[in-house]
Amino acid sequence: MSVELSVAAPRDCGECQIRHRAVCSRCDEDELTQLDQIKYYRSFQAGQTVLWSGDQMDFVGSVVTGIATLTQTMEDGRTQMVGLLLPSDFVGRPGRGEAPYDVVATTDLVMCCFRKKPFENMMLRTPHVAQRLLEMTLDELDAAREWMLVLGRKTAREKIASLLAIIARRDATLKLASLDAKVVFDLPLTREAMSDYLGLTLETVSRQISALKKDGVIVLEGKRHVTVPSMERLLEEAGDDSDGGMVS
Amino acid sequence: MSVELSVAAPRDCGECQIRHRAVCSRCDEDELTQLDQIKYYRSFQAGQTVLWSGDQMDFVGSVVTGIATLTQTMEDGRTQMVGLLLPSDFVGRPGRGEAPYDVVATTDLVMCCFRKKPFENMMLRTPHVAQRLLEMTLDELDAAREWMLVLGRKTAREKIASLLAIIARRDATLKLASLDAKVVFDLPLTREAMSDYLGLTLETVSRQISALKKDGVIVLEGKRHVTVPSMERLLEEAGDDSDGGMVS
DNA sequence: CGGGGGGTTGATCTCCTTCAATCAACGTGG
DNA sequence: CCACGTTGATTGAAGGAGATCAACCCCCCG
Repeated sequence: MSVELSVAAPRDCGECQIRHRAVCSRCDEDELTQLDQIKYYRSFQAGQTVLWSGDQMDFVGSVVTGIATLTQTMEDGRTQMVGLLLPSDFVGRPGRGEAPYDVVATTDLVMCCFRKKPFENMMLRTPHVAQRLLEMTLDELDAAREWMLVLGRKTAREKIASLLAIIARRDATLKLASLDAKVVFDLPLTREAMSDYLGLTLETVSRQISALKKDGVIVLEGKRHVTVPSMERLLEEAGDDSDGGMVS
Repeated sequence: MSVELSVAAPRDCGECQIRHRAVCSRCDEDELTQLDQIKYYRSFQAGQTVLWSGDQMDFVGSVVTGIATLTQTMEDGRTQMVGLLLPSDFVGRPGRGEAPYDVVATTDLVMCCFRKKPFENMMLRTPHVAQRLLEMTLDELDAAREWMLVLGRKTAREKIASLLAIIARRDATLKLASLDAKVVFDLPLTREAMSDYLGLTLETVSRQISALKKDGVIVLEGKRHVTVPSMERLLEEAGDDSDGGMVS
């Protein structure tokens, strides 16, 4: 546990995969040079904890590759995922010292980290970083509110369908594929992680996935490989507007 | 329905109640003068809808007095509250045209509105507004994530206790009262609004409030006036760390 | 071969929903 | 001033969706 891998080979921002979506997306050449001086890469193994709730945070940063989760835990062990971090997503809050949530790598993970203090100074000097961060935070807030509807009001079946729809949608946009045709992707989460995401038990997750499979809403090969024959059907099952009630 | 009250008497920013907490809290004299030129006040009656989901939003603004809610509704009528807006809280998203949620006044409400386009321009020119808005948005995101734990993992009794704790805490800080002594406040929400907040039915809310009352966790006078003899006890019931696991 | 992690399935239980009756407070018009 | 309707709230009885407890499977890996 907690064995950090060797640092990944630093890359040039110019050829960075997440360059156009991350906090740095608005930066000009000069600003990138400044960021370059305070940045470093870190890698984590699948299952490794990036940050414990309550830990001192000496850095902030972006997910470059892989997936991480934010989770909250109650004293008796109940846990709720409160964030799902995909490539280009930002970790950490400028201006706060302690991590409020556990950050865990669910797959192998590479992060582009910035030392916190210099990053905060830069935010004050150049508006481009702060502007982009505001935009990203507002997007996250929207996602969190969508998620609240799922947690508070949807049935187990609808919750699963909603999660599948979110993953399918993301995957499709990433691949620039159409949502009209059938969508194929791999689940990046275990049944247990899904249950933490949706406020269910892993048994219920398993049962509902089986049910959706039996009803032909999804096709499964193995445990993780999913095909969605009709995205429209899936969205119906999720209880969403068929014409896409999602926010931008 | 939808009858707007006469506009409240405009006030000077200098004597504004929410001046030190709202989006404008970082602004200097000059910036306040600029804001003054694009601002206007609007009043709403309790129960009135400020904004319908999907509506064009031509303004953003701050709650000055009163309480408003953000709610999402599914086609079949299930609703989930996703935001509780108290004085100084901000409504609207710069850069977006359509309202993503219903905004409803639950009490009589006064808002300090800014015309959207000029406000967006101002955000680009002066960093103080954008900085404060980022801070506020990050706080809201934290609150949303706390809320997600409540919705996803807490029992009905814990949910009620959590909501009461949140309101008690806010009230205490507003009045600068200590949390050690007993806390007294009025519930700003109906049973139904509480159920929408917590992802429960109003019957369950009613039952659990009765139960907490019977067990001496709270004392009720009438339906709305609440006394909390021991804040520590209430937090235990909420499933929270007794030493206050809340984020700043 | 043994062991463990991830997953599925079954039986039972329970907490919350659902449906429904009742109540108190309030306003309104006859 | 009282009957009536309305709105918010409480309480009861019944049913169900999902949790809990438990057995078992599959597959990979040491």
